[in-house]
Amino acid sequence: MLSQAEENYLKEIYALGEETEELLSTNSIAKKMRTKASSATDMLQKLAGKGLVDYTKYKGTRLSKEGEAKAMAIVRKHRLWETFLVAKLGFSWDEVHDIAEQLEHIQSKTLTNRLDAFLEYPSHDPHGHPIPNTNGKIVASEGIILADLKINEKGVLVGVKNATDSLLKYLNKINITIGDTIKVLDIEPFDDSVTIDNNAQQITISGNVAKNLYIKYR
Amino acid sequence: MLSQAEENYLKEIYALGEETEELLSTNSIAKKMRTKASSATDMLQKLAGKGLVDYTKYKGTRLSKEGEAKAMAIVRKHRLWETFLVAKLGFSWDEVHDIAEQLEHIQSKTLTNRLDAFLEYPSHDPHGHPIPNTNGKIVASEGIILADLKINEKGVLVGVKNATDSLLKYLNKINITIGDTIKVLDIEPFDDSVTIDNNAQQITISGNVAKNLYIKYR
DNA sequence: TCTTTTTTTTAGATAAGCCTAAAAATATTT
DNA sequence: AAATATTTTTAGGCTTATCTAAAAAAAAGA
Ligand SMILES: [Mn+2]
Ligand SMILES: [Mn+2]
Ligand SMILES: [Mn+2]
Ligand SMILES: [Mn+2]
Repeated sequence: MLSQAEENYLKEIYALGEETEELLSTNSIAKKMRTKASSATDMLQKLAGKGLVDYTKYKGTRLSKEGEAKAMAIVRKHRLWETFLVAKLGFSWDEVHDIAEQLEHIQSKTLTNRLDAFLEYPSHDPHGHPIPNTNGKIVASEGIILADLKINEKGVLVGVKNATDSLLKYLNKINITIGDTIKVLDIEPFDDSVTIDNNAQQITISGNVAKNLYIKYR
Repeated sequence: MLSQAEENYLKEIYALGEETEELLSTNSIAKKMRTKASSATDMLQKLAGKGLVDYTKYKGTRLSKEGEAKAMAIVRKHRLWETFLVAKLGFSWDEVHDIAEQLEHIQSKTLTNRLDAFLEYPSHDPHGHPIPNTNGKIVASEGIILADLKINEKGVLVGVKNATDSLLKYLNKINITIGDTIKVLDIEPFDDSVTIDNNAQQITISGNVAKNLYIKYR
């Protein structure tokens, strides 16, 4: 059985691995874990000893097959619990991450699967992130980003890329939520900012924000 | 913030304290925690340092006011989660303890209170144990024990005293569940065994079992 | 290429929570 | 009351996960 620390590392290594094909640097993992590089080295060597990561001294790290399976199981639990908190307990999407960070470590496959059933097998969590199935496979897609839409194209907001507190709070403030139908009115070439129409409200968002919004055409 | 180990100690010290007025021996605490007396001593000294127990070397231990408050908060979470698992996820009462043992450590007062609301403020967990309120107070009672009924008296089973795996499995086997109306048909003075009628079924249970069943007259 | 800087690893500490073995205190017998 | 047994505490070790400081390797710059 893995410790919470080991599980947290695996999950964040998985997240980093989603962003690049390259081997992950020890520094990038340490930064993600908000710890020191020496601590990360220790943990990577331990995980390598357990066959959960492929780690080569001074070269870099990636998840092994087995490590990825473990990571997906944790991601699955994290996203199911987030869904539970929002769908059943009335939390808002910017309040659930820290609690799910704890709940994702509860050990009981039966519990996870019954929770999944209780939630009626959701495909995405409240941030629009796909929920892996029992086998650790992600079947749903995350869609394309808003920044890729052209003027006059529209689609439905299905998720956010980096569900950081600040982004979620900002979206709350400007009244953008998952499910909203967003139409691109204008794109400013100078700074890639995007003016959109949402619920008959005209809003200009930065290119950075536009890159964080997943859209599904329709 | 308390560690899981500290929380587990507080909870079990509380449980032991329910059974006696006396100071608790280090040995009894060690046994309950399935650990060595030396480990218990370590922890008791730490908890004493934090003001959560009153501990006197070689004399014994009891919870302080503050320690009891912490313990009640954990008991509250444990019982609410057990209720959730049975009422919402379809677990049976003999399957939930180990999972609640983990869930009771989730840190979020908001979560606990919303779970309470979601479950519609249950007064008892699936084993018939009363659930403390937000202030750590137990309002509901546990009733009297079946062993105290006289011949021909009857009442409703509202809880079990020691919800051990073996007792719960045994009750499942002989078809006794919370809510059942039980009538005492005979009491054998030789060994205190009790013959009861439950759902038109006649069963003889040992005095030991009878002492573990909470009954509410009616 | 040879320095210099940056990254990564190693060495050595620390705190939590557990252990075993030994010592000290308390309780029980004779 | 003395001897013996039991309980409890202390001493010292181990593992996990973290840290700082120093050493080693790799990357960048002159
Ligand atoms: Mn976590
Ligand atoms: Mn999420
Ligand atoms: Mn526990
Ligand atoms: Mn219970």
